[in-house]
Amino acid sequence: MPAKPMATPAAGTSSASITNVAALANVSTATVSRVLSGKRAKDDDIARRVRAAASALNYSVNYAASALRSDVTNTIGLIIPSATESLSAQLLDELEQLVDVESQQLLLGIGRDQATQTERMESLMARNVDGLIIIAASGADLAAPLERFAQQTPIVQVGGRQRSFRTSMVSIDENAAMEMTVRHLVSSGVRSVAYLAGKEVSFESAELFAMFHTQMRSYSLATANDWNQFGERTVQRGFHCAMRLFGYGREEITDDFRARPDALICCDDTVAFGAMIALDTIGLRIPQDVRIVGYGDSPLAATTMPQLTSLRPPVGQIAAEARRLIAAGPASPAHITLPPQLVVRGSTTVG
Amino acid sequence: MPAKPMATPAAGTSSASITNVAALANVSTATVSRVLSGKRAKDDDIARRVRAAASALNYSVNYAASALRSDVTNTIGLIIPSATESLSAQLLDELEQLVDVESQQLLLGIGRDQATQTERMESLMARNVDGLIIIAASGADLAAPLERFAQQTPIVQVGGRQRSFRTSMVSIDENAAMEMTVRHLVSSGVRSVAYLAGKEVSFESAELFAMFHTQMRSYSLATANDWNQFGERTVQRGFHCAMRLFGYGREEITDDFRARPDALICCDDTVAFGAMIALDTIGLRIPQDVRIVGYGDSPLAATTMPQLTSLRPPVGQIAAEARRLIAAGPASPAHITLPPQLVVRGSTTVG
DNA sequence: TTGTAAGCGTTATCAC
DNA sequence: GTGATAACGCTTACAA
Repeated sequence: MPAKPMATPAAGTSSASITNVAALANVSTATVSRVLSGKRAKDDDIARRVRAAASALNYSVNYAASALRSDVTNTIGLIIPSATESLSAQLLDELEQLVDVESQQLLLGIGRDQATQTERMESLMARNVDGLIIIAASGADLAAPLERFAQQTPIVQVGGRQRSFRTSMVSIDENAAMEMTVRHLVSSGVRSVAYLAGKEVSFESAELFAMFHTQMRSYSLATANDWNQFGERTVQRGFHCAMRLFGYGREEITDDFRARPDALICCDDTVAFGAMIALDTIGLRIPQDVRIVGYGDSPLAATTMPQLTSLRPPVGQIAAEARRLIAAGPASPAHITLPPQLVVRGSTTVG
Repeated sequence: MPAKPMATPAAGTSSASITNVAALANVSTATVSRVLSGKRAKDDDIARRVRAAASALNYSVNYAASALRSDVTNTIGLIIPSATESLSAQLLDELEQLVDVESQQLLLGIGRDQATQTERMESLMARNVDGLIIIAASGADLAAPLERFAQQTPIVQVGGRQRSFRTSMVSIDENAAMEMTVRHLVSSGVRSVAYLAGKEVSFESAELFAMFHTQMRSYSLATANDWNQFGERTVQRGFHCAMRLFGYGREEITDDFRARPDALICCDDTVAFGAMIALDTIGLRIPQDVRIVGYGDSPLAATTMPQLTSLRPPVGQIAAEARRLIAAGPASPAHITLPPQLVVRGSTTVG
């Protein structure tokens, strides 16, 4: 059975090109392109022949050639401050799964500051990514490059404060988070609450702090100025704060009940871990004497004793929305806010 | 001043192509290509003119066209089990910095099992990555695809056991890790040690377990079969193990000194955290009564009290070696082993 | 050293 | 709906 001219460049190696497939299927390269890219509805004999030939030759499109001609790279750019940061890592995992479904791939840029992130944006744009997803570094002002590139490709900003009418934004509804946290505590009998806030980008923290006080008032809960404070997201900080708040031990708590909160809201699981250690040291029981809520639902939250109630960022939804907004194109920017999920565990419920 | 024909497509937008630059600099596109890609040594007037024109037009090469013609994509593929896994995340951060220096970019694939990882390898290879770096998922056997693709592009495997003569491998010298850990403990007066090993891929753990015993013998240290065990890498596990080992409290320790180890080697920082909590609960002091060493140098290790001595994986070196091996091409596979760094903190030293 | 021109593999356009 | 053909923007023989 003599092969047609040009039919086979060692069938099985990956170096087959569209002309080989076309020759083997006895159609033109144009038809092959149309069939394989789904631009041709029918599933007739021709379509089957093309697909058969393609798989026989182990053919896959040359992305470079395709991108050159069609300006579609099937590549999504993702810029994050660091892969070791929890939200970024989770988003990476979720996004990778989603984009793979559409046989797209993630091109990664990592930058901890404004300058580096801007540079990465430029690099990725130079590669003609089909979309850009960005978690801005803490304190970075990316307004200018965002504005500039938004005209060329859809951009989705995840979290952060900087609003732009050209780029989309998907963020966590921190106010809802605070509301559901307080509501949960109230429903389990809490009367007074302390808040160990995060200190970083001040505006965001300040807003949350205000929301905390709003919730305190609306549920008629007690709090005190010197209970609440801004600070780092470390175990150490949680430990010190809890020691300061509860340091006198159990006996004295009963003497002066109102001088101590019966619940602690922490800006981060790590802070909660520290507080748990401190309470354990002091001899106060969780949740009987003090209830604790963390933030982030770190993997370690399920391994403490008791397990830590925590707010889980809606990363799956964030990824899905980001994906959707990019598919929608640069013309229709939207701002979306998603509430986290309160994962209730032993640190706020008895039994 | 009439522009030369073809000179400017709205100078400033990014749609400038090499022909525009050539026209503006009054040279051929070939020369522009040579100058900008560094294939032309001299820094004469021509070179300057070309660079000036390029920057005036805000020109950057079209990667798709470049890749199509030259088969170099300036793209490195990276496959990891999950971005939320510590080693993967750190490697991501380190690699991204390194490849950026050569204006390459990372194309990411994430897969937790053999099937997914194999599929991601195929996707990335289909994109003609210039190299592939892989952290194999626990228990995944990638021998077949590795062997297959190693002929087309340089591949570096990070960690793991599967050896191949076609692919390079960079891994952590766990035996050296065990050796330096024990040596450090000995130098601080420890006489008996318990080892809380990791349980996963059994072969690796078993080898380390053997190395532990070798070190015990060579330093004449005491250990007991029921002190050491395999298990999960969780806080909970560390807590339970330590309670089991030390549960009787301080008084009894002094009664039956040799029945308790005076140091704990943990397969993971999380296990060490759990053990620290347990010891605190029991009333034993770290490091005076028990010394503890973790593994992984997690960010939390520096926030415990006392801070945790831990082994830091040589991620920076791993990234650099991987990068180098990929630059070297597929023809020269090498197997490299790098020792971790022992970060000594308060959990093993007084003061 | 420089310019000319031929591709790289694909998709879009245009006839049919 | 299909096939011929012209781009897409770049790199690299080859010729000058």
